[in-house]
Amino acid sequence: MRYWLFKSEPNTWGWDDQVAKGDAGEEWDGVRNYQARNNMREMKLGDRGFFYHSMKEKSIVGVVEVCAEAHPDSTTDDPRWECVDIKAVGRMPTPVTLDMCKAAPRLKDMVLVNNSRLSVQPVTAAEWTHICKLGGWEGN
DNA sequence: GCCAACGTTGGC
DNA sequence: GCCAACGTTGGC
Repeated sequence: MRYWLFKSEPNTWGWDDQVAKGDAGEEWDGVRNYQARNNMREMKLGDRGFFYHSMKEKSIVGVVEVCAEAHPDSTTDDPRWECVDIKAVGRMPTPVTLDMCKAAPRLKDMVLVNNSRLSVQPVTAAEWTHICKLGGWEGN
């Protein structure tokens, strides 16, 4: 299984919106960036991801799971853009802030720390485990 | 709210 | 195919 990070501005699409969709999940649409799209094409059913709130909060607030692999983005007719569906798995007991990631030596190479503008990012297994520890996430 | 950084667009 | 200009993002 691989790990990812989905970034969103809470005013536009926040964790509560994601949770409200339940197990049906929701398209991660609106991505208009090739790198982010390529990452989504790599995703497989059951892959896990962090849900990150940008702007004011700047923290990882929950864990999501890929529930549909890449398909055309329904919000555009442009065939270049694809997206996956994700569903909420659970809220981070303790949100992991960007500052915490920057302060952790093991996370200094995270895409989130070095290329904060990429909206869909890969996360390594080591980073995943460490962030789960910081956030008090007991699941898998 | 500002501004730096990045990605994309379009003229040449 | 290069590169300047523009728009957007997101940390500060």
